[in-house]
Amino acid sequence: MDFKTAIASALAAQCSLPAEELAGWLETPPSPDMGDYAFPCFKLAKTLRKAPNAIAEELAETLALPEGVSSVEAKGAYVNFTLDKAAQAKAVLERVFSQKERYGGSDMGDGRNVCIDYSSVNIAKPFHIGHLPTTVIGNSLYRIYNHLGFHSVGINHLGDWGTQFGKMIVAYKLWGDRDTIEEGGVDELVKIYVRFHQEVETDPSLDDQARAWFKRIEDGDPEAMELFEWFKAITLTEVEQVYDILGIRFDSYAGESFYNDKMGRVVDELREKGLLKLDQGAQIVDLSEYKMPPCIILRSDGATLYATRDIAAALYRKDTYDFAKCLYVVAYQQDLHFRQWFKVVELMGYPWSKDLVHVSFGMVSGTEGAFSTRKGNMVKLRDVLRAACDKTYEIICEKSPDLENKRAVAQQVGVGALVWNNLYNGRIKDVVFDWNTVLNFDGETGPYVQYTHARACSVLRKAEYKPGDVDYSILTDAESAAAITAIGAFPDAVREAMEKNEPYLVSRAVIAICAAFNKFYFEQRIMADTPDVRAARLALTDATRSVIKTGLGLLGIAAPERM
RNA sequence: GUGCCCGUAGCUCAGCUGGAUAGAGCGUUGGACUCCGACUCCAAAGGUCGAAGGUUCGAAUCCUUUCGGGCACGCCA
Repeated sequence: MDFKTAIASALAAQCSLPAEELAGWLETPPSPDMGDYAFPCFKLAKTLRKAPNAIAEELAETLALPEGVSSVEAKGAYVNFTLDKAAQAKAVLERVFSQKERYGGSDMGDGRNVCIDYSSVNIAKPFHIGHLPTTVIGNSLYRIYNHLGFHSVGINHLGDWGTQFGKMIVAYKLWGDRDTIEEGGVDELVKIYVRFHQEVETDPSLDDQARAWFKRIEDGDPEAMELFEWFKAITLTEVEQVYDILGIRFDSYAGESFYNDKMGRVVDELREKGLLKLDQGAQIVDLSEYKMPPCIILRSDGATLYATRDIAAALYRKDTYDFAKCLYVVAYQQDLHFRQWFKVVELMGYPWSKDLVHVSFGMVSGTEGAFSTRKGNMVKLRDVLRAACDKTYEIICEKSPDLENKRAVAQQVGVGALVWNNLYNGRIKDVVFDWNTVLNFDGETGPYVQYTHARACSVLRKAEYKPGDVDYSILTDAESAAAITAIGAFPDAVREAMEKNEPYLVSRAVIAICAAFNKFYFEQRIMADTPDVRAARLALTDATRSVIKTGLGLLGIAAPERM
């Protein structure tokens, strides 16, 4: 039984209210010297018709001391509970040592599948800084769900369909060169694509050719398909290099083209269920009852749309994975689109429509406004990654000249800094890309966390630490207790991060652990002369190291042992 | 015009299922390395929580209105 439950049941015995409800009322006092848990008595005042202060005093006197609690005090309208520090230290640290890298996890997911649609790159388009949020948020959620006993299914819903591929083929046949493209990759594909748009101004017939080529792709013409697949391969090789650097993998690359033959079923089903309506030549689902514009299923020329494809994909994923949840890590611009087609799925009579979640996030813009491939102010992800790694390399050369494999560590730290920046705040915040911010490693950043981890590793290494019996009563000073409290708060943070699909809750929990540990490090000498004291502090150091590593892992960030 | 989101310290943000003196980091100023990694730690300064009403014993948090910003609003994705 944990401390909170113990306190709640002790209170329940006195208040004749369910312990579960009372547990929900418990708060954390504003200052640690007031205690570890606080019970506000305002709500009881009404039913008991007594002053909250009087209730608090009475409770404090009559309450049986819950297990693990050393003191109960009334302060104003609150009953404050102070935990027995040694008991808390024992409970928290033993849990860390027994669960190890699984600390903060659980089996609550029960092996159920969670589909996570993220990154979803466009074929033959550059992988730029704007793709980072969906990529790293999705990756972190992937890890967080797995940690909690779910089975994550990472889906890269490739943007690999549309008339632009007809244009690509025309452009390639006119101005492309196989070797140049093999060598230059996506950049070369973009070049000829841009040229197409320039030349079509003077030669509109190019558009007709493009349409014809796209038709050939649709019909499965061998030559068209070969080129189409080749463009895909070129793009994927390139983005996979970035995924490798970021430590990201996907379970499926089923994208738009994959659902091409699966949309007829959706249209038929919508028609059978009487949801389709002809309006201005297009087939729509009327959503005016739900105060939304109609969801267009078929264009007036009979072609399918984005929503059609997303519905087809959702049905396919439900059939294939029987997901407990299906997350779409997509920028908030598409909020209405998701609300619309989620509603359509609901109207189709699928109760699992409630399991579809749009995990939206803010947009990335430059200091001079929105990024645009056409404007050419787009910042390529590879360039940012390289810059971050280079800067880290310089810092390492300056501060740790003797470190082996500097380049490898520089990559872990540089990339970690970048990933951290995207997972440190609430998703919804817009981000203005700025080199100074991106390359700032001071304060509450990835490198700070990694440094703390490396520092803990260093201490343990020098001490030649071996786990053993610990006298937990040694870890009762303010700094040790604060570190232990922070570590103890980690599991709840992970669970909440999953419930809200907000990885930053993990980041903040990790930062709290680091801050507490660094303070502990400063105030208490770990390598104390007394063996018992040293053993206890080393144990705390080891637990800290372990939880930081786990936390960074959930964010998709490496935890080097030296840096 | 309508809908959704955001507005908290100079800057970037936590806190928002209502609760005790509104918290961090950056930046600024000052301080701490004979000692386990100073990419660290400590301290100071800095706030009408956009504004106005309302609900409440109690509001940054809930409701209404309003101002400012972002996004979206039928055949793109």
